[in-house]
Amino acid sequence: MSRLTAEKQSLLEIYRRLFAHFGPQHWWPAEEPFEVIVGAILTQSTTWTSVEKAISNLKKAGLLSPAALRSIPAGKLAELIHSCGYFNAKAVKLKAFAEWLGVQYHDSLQEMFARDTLELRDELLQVHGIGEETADSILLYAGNKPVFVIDAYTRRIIERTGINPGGQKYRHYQELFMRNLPPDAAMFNEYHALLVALGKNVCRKRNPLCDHCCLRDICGYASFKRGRT
DNA sequence: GCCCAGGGGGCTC
DNA sequence: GAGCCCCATGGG
Repeated sequence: MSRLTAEKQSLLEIYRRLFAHFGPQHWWPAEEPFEVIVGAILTQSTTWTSVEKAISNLKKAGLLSPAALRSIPAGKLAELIHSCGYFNAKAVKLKAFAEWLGVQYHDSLQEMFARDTLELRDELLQVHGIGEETADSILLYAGNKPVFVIDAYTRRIIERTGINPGGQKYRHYQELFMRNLPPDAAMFNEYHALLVALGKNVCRKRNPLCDHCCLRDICGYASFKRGRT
């Protein structure tokens, strides 16, 4: 079997098992795209439960629009998003995105997502506070674009399965999924959410062995027992 | 009380 | 381009 075929089979099998084990994750199923983008920025390096409190505060304060985010002082915004950590930095990031959206797309996400996906990704990466994972989360979860999102859990899980992405960069992991899977936004959405579900449960950095992991027989079992991360 | 968890920016060499 | 530090909270 060719390497490509073996990779493809493995990635499909992982998806199949995660779905069978955890079921559908219902990530951002019917949210407003702008709210999804705000969530994607706020969830950087923090848990979703912390983000939910912050989003709720923003909603109550009527701040879930680009114009409102531009108007509020960064300090006041930081207070409202206190629960999700790095609040001063994230307040600046939210305002930077709102500013950019106004200038480039007249606050229209519809106009923004009408852009060519790869070109839009490059543009998003130029916005302060938006790196590769956040840009891809925006494209997939707010724009419904078939872009695979890579996070620390994804890297760790792939590493443990022994699949070789051909490098350690974000793009290596992303290309691994995208060259092997059909460009299906709904599936990419579900797959990433399932990897996070597994990561939160067993594939922690310092958890050497996934005794209860549904992928345990296809992970490098012995190497984890020795404490490799 | 302490250790751990998730992304991105900015600086240095 | 790699390595390092900073940004701060919440959960176990």
